[in-house]
Amino acid sequence: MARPGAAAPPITVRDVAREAGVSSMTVSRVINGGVNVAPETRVRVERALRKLDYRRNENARSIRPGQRTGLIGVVITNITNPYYAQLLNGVEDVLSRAGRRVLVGVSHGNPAAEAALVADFRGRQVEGLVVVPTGGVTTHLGPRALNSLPLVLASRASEDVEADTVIVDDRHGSYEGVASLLARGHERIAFIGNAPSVSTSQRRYEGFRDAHADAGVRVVDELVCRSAALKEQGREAVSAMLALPAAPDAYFATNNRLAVGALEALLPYRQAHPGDDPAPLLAFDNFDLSHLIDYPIELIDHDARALGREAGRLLLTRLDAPGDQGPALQVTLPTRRHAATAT
Amino acid sequence: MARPGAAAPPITVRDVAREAGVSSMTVSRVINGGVNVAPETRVRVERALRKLDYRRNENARSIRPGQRTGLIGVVITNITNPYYAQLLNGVEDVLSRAGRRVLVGVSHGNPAAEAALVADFRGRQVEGLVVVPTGGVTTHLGPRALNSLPLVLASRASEDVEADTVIVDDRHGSYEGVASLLARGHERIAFIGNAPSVSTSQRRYEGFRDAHADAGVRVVDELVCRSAALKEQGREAVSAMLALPAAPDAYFATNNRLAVGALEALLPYRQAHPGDDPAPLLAFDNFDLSHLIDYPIELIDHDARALGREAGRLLLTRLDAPGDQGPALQVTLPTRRHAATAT
DNA sequence: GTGAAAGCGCTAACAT
DNA sequence: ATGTTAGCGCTTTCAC
Repeated sequence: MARPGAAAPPITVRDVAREAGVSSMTVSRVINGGVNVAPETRVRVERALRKLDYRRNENARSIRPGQRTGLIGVVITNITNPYYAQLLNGVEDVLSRAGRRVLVGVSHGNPAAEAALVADFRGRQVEGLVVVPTGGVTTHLGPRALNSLPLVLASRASEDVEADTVIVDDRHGSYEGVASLLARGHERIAFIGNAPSVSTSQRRYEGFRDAHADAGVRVVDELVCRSAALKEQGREAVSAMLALPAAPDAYFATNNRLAVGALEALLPYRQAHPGDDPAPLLAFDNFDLSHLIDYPIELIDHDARALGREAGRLLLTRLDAPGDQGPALQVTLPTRRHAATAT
Repeated sequence: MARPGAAAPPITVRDVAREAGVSSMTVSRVINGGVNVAPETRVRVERALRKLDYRRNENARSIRPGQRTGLIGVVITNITNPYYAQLLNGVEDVLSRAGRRVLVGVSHGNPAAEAALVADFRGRQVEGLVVVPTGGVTTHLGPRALNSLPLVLASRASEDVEADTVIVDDRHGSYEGVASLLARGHERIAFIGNAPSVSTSQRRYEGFRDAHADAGVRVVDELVCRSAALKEQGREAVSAMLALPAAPDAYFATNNRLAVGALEALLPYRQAHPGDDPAPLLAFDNFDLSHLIDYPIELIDHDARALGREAGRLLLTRLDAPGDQGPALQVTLPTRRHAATAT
């Protein structure tokens, strides 16, 4: 009897072979479907497998060229944001149904961390990658580095990376939302957004700008903030605008974090000025409980889980057609505009 | 020139050795820190490594006994719930700092799926597991199945699994919260909870019950719902109670999903009855934006990320002391009671 | 239907 | 300081 503490050495095919009185090759055959094995032998082997509680070493199996690992590396910027959690959920769902397993890495928006994760994943022989690109240096995603390892970019695009990409229709979504505000007479619409280097934020700004142009309304420069990354910065920006001689008559927050930050400034202001008509908040991305908040919120909603699922599907398509190097696909998912009301 | 589409065969130590004019062993030595390698040789090898863009095959390296894979399997029930997303974030954070990588699996609360994930992870030679147990059959987490593979249970305990466990102080947290309601004169407190088989829910019920007993107040049976798993079921339960001849004078929702469900019933009711004093909602777990909702909410808050971090730390401790089979540790994290107000 | 041999990429142990 | 050998667990190839 082994001491309870000591890990018993793992059971190998050879152990099973000995137990069943066959060669390891026959055991391997049984494990892999049992073609060309006599029914009776097969039963003996299966019994031995169960008796010894054999578990195949997947890593050993996969060192042989041409053997798949079933591993997919997924790099996201931040699990904590429900948006990316949903995205990951969608990717995981599609891939696990296809018998793949997900290695997750969190880049925290840092290009170097992203590169390190990709390198690590490659060393672990992933079959493919899904990456939410940070937007910095991208050599680690270039063809030379990847050596035709399938790659899908999710949620954000990258100019200098040629890979299948799934994004939402940022420009059109924000165009429609802002156009609707303008059509209802709003003329001082605040823009609370991320830095232009974030591709989604840039496209959302373009929609904002173009809607103004088409409506013949000038964008009010002092109401444009393009440097808010954190919720708190969104709150500060809105607070500052509320203190202006002429406050905005509507707000456009380009993501869920910034929308929450904006609300943290707008709700107390509204309490303090109960008479005024509140300036509506247009928000890109949905956020939990938006329907329970007592403020006029309009959403440019989209489905992060669907985006993740689509990314997973694109990757699986590449995996199923190895060698075939079709052009990079670009999938744009629609947004849906609606008021924040209970489901 | 290879066709652009065809994946070039991966570079191996032998390729590098040939390029540098040394043996593969010398290459291996350089890769692993370069002890006992002449500086000049080392430079030659390093140049070859870079030139060929060599990447070590981690799987091949780790099939050798005693070599670590650096892989940790994490099984959670639902990434979509921000609570578990935070938990995963904590685990990932601690483990990645320790040079480990995380394989995620989602059990969807299904014991069979959990078992399958654990089996798969073991086959991939994970060094340890962090599991949020579903609460069903647990043989796959027993000592025989695990063969002293380190395991940490997170968020939920399991009677029949002896493993390090991190949970929050459910009983005490709900006791304090409910006791406070009772002390303020509430005597018809509704309980909206999950099935008793969910260990956290059971302990939260015990706190509720004991607080009543100690205050000399009878639990009102018709206000106790112990079968709500989904948000919608929480909403239905509260709706039904609001229709009673004597509605509750306070509500206790035992998790974030159920609290949101409860609010979906409570907020419209309050709109319809503006005169009444709203019955406060006591909620276990925090939830996003609770501070922005216009309803009296009291939280029994705890830090899912800290819980995940603690789980990761416990696992690393076991990994650092192989062979040492100390008794299973049980870490209980405190809760914090506060009103839902902006940070 | 079964087995023996060889080798995947890497490194520990043992030369030299 | 460097190379040779051997073998990790598995499966492909080829022989019987």
